[in-house]
Amino acid sequence: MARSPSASDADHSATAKLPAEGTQARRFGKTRSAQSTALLEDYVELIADLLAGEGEARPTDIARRLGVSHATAIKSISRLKRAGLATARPYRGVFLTDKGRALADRVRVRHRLVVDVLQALGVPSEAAEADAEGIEHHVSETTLKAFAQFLKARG
Amino acid sequence: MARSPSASDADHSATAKLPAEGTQARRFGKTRSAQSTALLEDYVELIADLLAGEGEARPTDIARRLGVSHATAIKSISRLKRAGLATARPYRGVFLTDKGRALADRVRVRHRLVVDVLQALGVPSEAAEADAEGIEHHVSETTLKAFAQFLKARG
DNA sequence: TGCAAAGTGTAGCTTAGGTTACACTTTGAC
DNA sequence: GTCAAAGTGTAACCTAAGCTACACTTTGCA
Repeated sequence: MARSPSASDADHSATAKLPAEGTQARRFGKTRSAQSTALLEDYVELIADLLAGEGEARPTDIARRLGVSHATAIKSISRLKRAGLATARPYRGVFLTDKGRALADRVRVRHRLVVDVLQALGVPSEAAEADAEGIEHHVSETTLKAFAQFLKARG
Repeated sequence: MARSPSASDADHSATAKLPAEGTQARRFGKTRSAQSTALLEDYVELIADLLAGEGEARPTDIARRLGVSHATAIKSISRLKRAGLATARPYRGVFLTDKGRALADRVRVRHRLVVDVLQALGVPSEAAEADAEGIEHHVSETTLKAFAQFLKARG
């Protein structure tokens, strides 16, 4: 190291406490990889919804619901296939594998829990639904358990 | 439309309620664009921390804290510059613009609020810190207000 | 039965965010 | 004053996620 630290190495009191570098790096890394799973989770959840509600899940419907072009949806669906979450044959709709269904279930439960907690905290239901969409992908198992506990205790 | 709907259009009762397509599309779209701001927010927050704590914010330190290579950090810093959030001259460290500082302040307040709420809900502080890192970028103003209210009411 | 319209798939492009490899500055220390 | 090591910057590459444009299937209906 050629450059000396130009300021004290301690005293972070002005800011919200700087954890050890390793810890923080691990944290941010986890946040970023969560983002890569988030989209797949959204697709899987939506496909499960469409299959349950409409009996089939077609790329165009998926695209419309997600607000993306059908080409984007199709590309994501092939990533889903690569990840072993879905199956799809040309012009024949999209289906979930066992793994995909399991993920969809977990995602749905988690979504519900997040929305319920937000509402319990006084967030209007519309905002709760909207924010949950983004928040849910970043809620750890530990936090999920605390949420369930909180709701139970609160009755 | 050439293909008839193969199942009822109503009755989504088995799943967690499907909102109108437009609404859901808008929601997902918002979630995705939030992700594009998330990284910039992380950088700005970290740079503010480093400036306050160390007196300077250097690409290598930023990279280490975020767990990415220095090259990645440098590229992100130039995006920060493009967004008018930071300034940086070669070999001279990174600084925040007024806009960057304002964002950093908002982000820090929001982070604190999210962590506090999670802890209030019974989430262990380590998990609260970790999850907040991902969650905070998806919390709307409305939800933020509800959080503040909740904490106040709870004392 | 055939054909137009809807849906589907592919190709080619963009940006963000990440990497490794390599070259160039800075600076503390001898 | 020099020089090696640390830090910095750039280039070339990758994948994900988005887009538009265009070609190809399917299918309901005239």
